[in-house]
Amino acid sequence: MPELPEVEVVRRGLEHWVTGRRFAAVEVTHPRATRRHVAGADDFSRRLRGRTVSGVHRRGKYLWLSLEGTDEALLAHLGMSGQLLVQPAGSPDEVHLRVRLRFDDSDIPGGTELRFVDQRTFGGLSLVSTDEHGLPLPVAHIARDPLDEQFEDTTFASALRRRRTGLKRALLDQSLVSGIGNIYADEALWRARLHYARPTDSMTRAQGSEVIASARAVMVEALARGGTSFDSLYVDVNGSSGYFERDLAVYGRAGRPCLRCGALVVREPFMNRSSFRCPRCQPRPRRPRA
DNA sequence: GATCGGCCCTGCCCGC
DNA sequence: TGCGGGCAGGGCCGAT
Repeated sequence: MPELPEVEVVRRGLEHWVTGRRFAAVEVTHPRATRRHVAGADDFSRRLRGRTVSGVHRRGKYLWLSLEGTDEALLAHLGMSGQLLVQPAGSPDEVHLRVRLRFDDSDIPGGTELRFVDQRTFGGLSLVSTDEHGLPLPVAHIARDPLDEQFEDTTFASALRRRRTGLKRALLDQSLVSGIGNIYADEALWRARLHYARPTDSMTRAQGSEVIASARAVMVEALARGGTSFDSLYVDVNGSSGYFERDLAVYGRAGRPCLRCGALVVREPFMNRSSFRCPRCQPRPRRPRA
């Protein structure tokens, strides 16, 4: 599924391909894709028409296109299986095409259109108001992500210690830090040698800083490997092809040796999903807190 | 207010 | 071969 590094790759691609272009026609082919646009799909299409993209931005896994001369933005979340594709206008529809966005130059020879494709429909698009900083209102309450220049590790470490919950649960809490999903949480915990149920209020500031630095390091490495050429036409996210998969240390590696100590990686149920850890490097705390 | 559990949705994969 | 069930997951909402 698209994680923060993949969303950043999409952002860069979109910046190259859609900035400065004006929407001419928007077709919603599956209503669930615009369910967060409360006024409905027709309103979404009508209000987007004639707007010009002035920039492409990201916070955590949220992506948005700012619109010239307005205090509104086209907000996108890719969910588990969403893709934003820049495709030749008139090329065959994808099986799971949910929204087609045509520009006023899509009809010229070699012209392209933007498509939102989403198999599992966890993602979606909406047209939303922005605050005085240009931040979409639904994103305003979300914390900065570890790749944000203004993210402060020491502030995070202090906030973490004030929480009374388990460490992984805190890492997945978007109001504390955004952009960390199940995979990167497990990888960061492994690097920091910490258990997912470690009570946050028992952690030292150094441990808090280390776990967030680890999360950032994994993401930066993934981004470096995924930073493909943005001159290519397709602004693609494909979870199944996962360029970073072969480099994961614990996620999805149950029963295989820990890359650090050789103990067999275990998989445990956690929050209706799975957690992977090394039982030797990341021992269970005396008083775990899920 | 903070924390936590359940649900949404669809395709793939495995076991019977 | 066909079918049913489990699994994947971020964000939202309601319960505690």
